[in-house]
Amino acid sequence: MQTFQTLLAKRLVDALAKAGFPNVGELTQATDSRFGDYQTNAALILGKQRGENPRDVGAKILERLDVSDLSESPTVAGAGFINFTLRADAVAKKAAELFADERLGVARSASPKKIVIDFGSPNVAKPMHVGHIRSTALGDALARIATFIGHDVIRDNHIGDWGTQFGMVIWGWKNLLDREALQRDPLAEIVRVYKETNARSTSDPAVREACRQELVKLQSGDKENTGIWNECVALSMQDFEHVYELLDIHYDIQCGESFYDDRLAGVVDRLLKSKIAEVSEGAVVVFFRGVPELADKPCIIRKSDGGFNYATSDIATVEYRINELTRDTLWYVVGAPQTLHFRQIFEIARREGYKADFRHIPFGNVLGEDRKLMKTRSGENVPLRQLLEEACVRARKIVEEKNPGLTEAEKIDIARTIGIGAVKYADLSQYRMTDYIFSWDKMLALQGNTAPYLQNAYVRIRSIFRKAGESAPKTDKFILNESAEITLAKRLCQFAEIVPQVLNDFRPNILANYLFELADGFHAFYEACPVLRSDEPVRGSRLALCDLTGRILQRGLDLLGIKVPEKM
RNA sequence: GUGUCUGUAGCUCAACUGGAUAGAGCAUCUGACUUCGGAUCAGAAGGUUGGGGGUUCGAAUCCCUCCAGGCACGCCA
Repeated sequence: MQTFQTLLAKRLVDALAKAGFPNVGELTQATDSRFGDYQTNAALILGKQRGENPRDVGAKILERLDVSDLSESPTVAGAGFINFTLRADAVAKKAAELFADERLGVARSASPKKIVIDFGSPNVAKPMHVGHIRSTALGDALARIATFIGHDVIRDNHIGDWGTQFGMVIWGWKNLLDREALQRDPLAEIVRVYKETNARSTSDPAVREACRQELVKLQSGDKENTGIWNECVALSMQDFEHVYELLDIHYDIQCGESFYDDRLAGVVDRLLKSKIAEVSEGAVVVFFRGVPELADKPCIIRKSDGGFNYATSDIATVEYRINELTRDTLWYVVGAPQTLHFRQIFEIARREGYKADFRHIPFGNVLGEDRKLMKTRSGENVPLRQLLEEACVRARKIVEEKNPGLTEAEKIDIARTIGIGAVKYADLSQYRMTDYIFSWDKMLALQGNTAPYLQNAYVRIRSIFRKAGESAPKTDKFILNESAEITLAKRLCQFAEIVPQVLNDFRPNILANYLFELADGFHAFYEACPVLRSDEPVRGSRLALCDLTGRILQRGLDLLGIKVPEKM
């Protein structure tokens, strides 16, 4: 199925060819409803190229442009835009097509990619905290959207399970561990031990040296230390899994840093042999002398003490993903502070001859109401698990207030759908680069651009069908007379145009914004157009509009990783 | 110092690869209810897009410069 945008764009290309013009400009959704539904700037560009009046050029294009089955007569407006207003019957026809389409009009990609998405990436021996919500929710949403569009996606959790912090964890485990506390809350005890060891090692050089020794033993395969490490990883993973379960986010593979450990020496040898890397001050380093922004920012791939660092392991990761996972597209959903690191890694990969499409997808911070990095009162990171549980508790209170008649099981389920949805939506509905201020009241509000508002629009639709005693409409014949009906139907047709746009620059907020406008359009329709009280065939048409709206809300939210309740 | 990101209504945020008179939501003010869930709708008011230059038919968007803030910049990850 083709969208109005692609249909009109094709007609425009034809008209340009017939008029002897080159194919220039673009056809987009109108920037303002005053200008109709779609617009093209082709005449503006041609006018400039040819030194003619753009409005005259526009008139020439219109002579060759046949869109009479889709649009009212297009007009030349303003400086030379050509504007299109869809015909109501064309919209009705398209709505019927959408109605019959499980994909709701969204086309599969003509050139499917083989993508690996690296997102989430918590560290072992540290609890997941609010900072992880962005990478995790964003990466999951991108994975869902890319999959729906038809790409082949592998979700990879690149867990921080190897590195210098394990010297401290192991020393702490041997010297400070409280076994009872470990039984009660394993991760909390590991974290306590890690923190205390960290504090001691900064003040006591002997402890620092002992930690270093433990790390060396671990890395050379010492049995006891490997055992402790295994246990720490397993306990941390259990905690992560609990959070992923709450979030309904799941991975295809979880290849952490340790997975690449035995490849690191080979990476360094190879880069030295190919002269991409060189020895400098005892370390193995890659310089980027030809790249101005990186010229004074070398990348160390082996420390002077012989140890490897995260750059080494990320290079090994690139190699694995391309060669063994046979990926041609690598997405890294990792915070903005690591921008330089990824530029270096991607540059090295290019020098090694890897042709894949590398994308670092950076994002900003979550701030507290005080506009500083979100922390607890005592200055600690806010554990993600605790935050998600609080979201459910707060959502539960709202449900209790609004709809006390629900059963206990329903309340639990709905509170979770709303609470988790609110947290994810607050994140995804904003441009990823801007820091955002975390506010329970705003994200759980029932009005405004929030998950509960969208979920409520869906609930109202379901309520109509419950009242009608029908689970689905009986007709797919759309009769669009009222302006609220036409506006809503046009909005429904735009879903298929919006979804692929998200991946242009990895902006789920575009989809979130669309869904908000859709819900808004539905409410306006709901106000102006009685459904169950109207006579056939209008009643059936309006039920079909409700159904289609509900399905798009549900699917759109699903692409963001958010569920919808039947009641709330 | 170098690089990079951010700066838009009182507040929280949009504006896809440059498009027309910069849009929403909160909050404020005016209206509409024996409502298919008012958990709503209709409307008003609110702006020198941090400042200043430049590029062009056209700039929040691109270039230069300055201001404010964040982050990163060989041996943590």
